[in-house]
Parts: sequence; structure tokens; C-alpha cells
Amino acid sequence: MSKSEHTRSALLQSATRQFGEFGYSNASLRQIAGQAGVDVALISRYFGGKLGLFDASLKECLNWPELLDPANDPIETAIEKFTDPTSEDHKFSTTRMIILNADDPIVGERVRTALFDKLINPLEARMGGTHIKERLAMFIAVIVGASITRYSLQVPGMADADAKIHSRQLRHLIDAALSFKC
Amino acid sequence: MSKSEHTRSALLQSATRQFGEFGYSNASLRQIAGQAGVDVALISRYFGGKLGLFDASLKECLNWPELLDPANDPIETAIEKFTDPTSEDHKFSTTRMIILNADDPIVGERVRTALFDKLINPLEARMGGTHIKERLAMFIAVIVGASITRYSLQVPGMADADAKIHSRQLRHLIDAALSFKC
DNA sequence: GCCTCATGTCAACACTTGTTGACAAATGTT
DNA sequence: AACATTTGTCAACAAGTGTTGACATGAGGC
Repeated sequence: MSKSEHTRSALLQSATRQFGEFGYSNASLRQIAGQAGVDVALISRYFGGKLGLFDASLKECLNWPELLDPANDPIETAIEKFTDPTSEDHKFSTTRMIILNADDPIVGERVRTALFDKLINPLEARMGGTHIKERLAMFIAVIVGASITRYSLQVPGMADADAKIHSRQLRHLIDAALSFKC
Repeated sequence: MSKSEHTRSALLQSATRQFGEFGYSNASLRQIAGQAGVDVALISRYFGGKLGLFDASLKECLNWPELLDPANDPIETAIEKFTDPTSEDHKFSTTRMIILNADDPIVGERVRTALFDKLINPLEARMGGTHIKERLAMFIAVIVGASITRYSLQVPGMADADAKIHSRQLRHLIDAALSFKC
């Protein structure tokens, strides 16, 4: 790993944390660079600017090849992905990165299109049964709602989404979302 | 209504829109004042500053006396409130105001405490049955998740939360949330 | 050694932000 | 009419933002 690649990846990691914690507009380039132990000007050099850095971070966040692997059940894989127990802290999870920037005046649109291109549409294509659009939308609503309720609103009584999906509570809701008919 | 009260309320209304659309840190005082047709400096005069303006806006957003009225069923009232069809646009709804600012580094904490003081705790106190905390948390998750999925992520297939609650889809999920046992 | 290119450092830039204080205009009171 | 109080206007401020260009430092090839 060359020197430049090292600083590039340090910047990318730091950026993902800041963008996921504060959102695009509230994240400061100087703070991102500082956390990466690097000079601010290098962001423009390696990514062309703040927008380029965000794009790179977003692309990395949404790169989930196992979601497209025919060997995996798409919904179960998605559940594991969205409730990833390996992420040390929800503040830096992909779920939050998406939610927090989905309606930013600057990057909102590209977040949504990337979300559809990389996750929602592929997921929909692999689902079976009837009312696919509705069931998928409800599934997303449950995942997103549980995440926000627990981590952003900090409502007690919400199942810990990190403790795999074996929480009966969350599974109960997801089942209700996916079993919708009529 | 005196002149000062008029500009004060114009500022408050404009602020609620901006805070609900862009969030606290992304809302600009000059833009708020401009939309209200008023000079920026008057914000400091009437509200003491940006924080005071936000507090006033938040207080107004969370003032829902009918939620505490013993004559109303708390959950049904909450459903109508959260899926208020009278609000012209979701961008300016109370739900969004809360979600968008719940983890802002500056105002996040006061948003959450106000949310609990004014809404969640009173609601919890009036609920019956078992597993109150869990059922309430899931109810909130469904409301919040549906709102974000539809309006922020713009996922097609999500029931229009504005079309009252008679959407079978959303009602299906809410029932699942509230009927949770064990 | 000398040159070249990659990489990093630093200072400045134009701009926006929230806030403040001096001043003007309007309104009400005696 | 003359004064006092309220209400509004304007310009400036210090601080923070993303971005840029000039310069310094480093490593590898001839």
C-alpha cells in the first residue's frame, strides 16, 4: 500500500464517520482531515472536493455484493446487513449514513438514486410473492423506523437492533411487514 | 394583534418551516427572516438568538393538548396527529421537525427531552395492557419509519400517510406493533 | 549529482454564518 | 407640539466554511 493510498483511505474512513454522524452539510472538511491526521488541502487533491469525497464514501457504503449473490436469501441477507452487529456504533452505520443525508439539499438526490440503484431495486428484483413493492416498502419502514426510534430518539423499549435479528420484537414487526396481503 | 406580535409570529412560522425542512444547523437566520419578510436582527431582538428561536418553534410544535384529554383514546389520537392530513406538506410537519433535529449536535438533546416530556411519557401513562414500553416503542417505530420511507427515501409502495389512517397497509403494521405479546 | 514526479505544508481567498450596536422611523402619551 | 417608547434598518464584527495556488519535501530514475 503506497503512501498516497494510505492517506486516501484514511480520509475516506474519517469522512464516512463524519458524514454518518453529522450529515453532509454539518461535516467539516477540516475536522475530517484532522481526524485522519492529514492536511485539509489533500481532500481537494485526492477527491476533487467535498462532493467528490462524499460520493466516494457513499459508494463504499452501498457496496454490498452479497445482496446480489443468488446463493443468499435476499431478505435474510438484508436483515443481517441492516442490523449489522459488527459495526461498533450505530452512529457510523450505513443505515444512518443514508437516512441522515437522504434529504440534504445538496446530496439528497444522489443518496436516494444510489440507494435505489444499489439496494432497493436489486432487492425488489429478487423478491417473490405478491405485492412486492408494498411489502418491500414496509420492510424498509420497519428497519429504518426501528433504527431511528432506538438510536436517534433513544426510546426505551425498542429492541436492540444490534443483537442480531433474534429479538422477537423486531422479527414480529418484520414478519408483519412481509406477510401483508390484500 | 400588535405589530410586534405579528412579526414575532411570522418569524416563528418561517422558522418552523426552515427547521423542519433543513434542520437546525442547516437553517439560516437570514433565510428565515427573509421568508418572513423581516430583518435578521429582529430575531435576536425577539428571541434572543437562534437557539431561542428554535426553542420557541419546538415548544409550539409539541403542544398537543388533545393528546392528554381523557375523552380521547390516546393511540387513535396519536395516529391522527402523526399522520395529520391537514398539514399541507410533510416537509413542515412536526414528525419531521423532530426526526430531523433529534441528533443534531446542538439541539438534539432538548428535542429528545421535549419529545419525552410532551408526547411519549404522557402517551405511555395512558396506555393499557401489558408490555407497554415495547408496544409503544414499536408504534413509534412504525410511524417514524413510514414517514421517512415515504417522504425522505421516497420509496414507492409505501402507503400515503396523509390519506388518513385508512390505508390498510399502515394500519396492518400499527396493529402488529400494538398487538405484540411476550 | 541532478532531474522529475509524487506527496505534503502553508497561507491566503471569497463567502456565509450568528450576533451586536448605533441610528432612524414610527407609534403612543402627556 | 414635545417627549418617550416601541419597532425597524443598516453596517460591521469575528468566526468558520470550501477551495486554490505557491512552495517545500520526499523518493526513485538517469
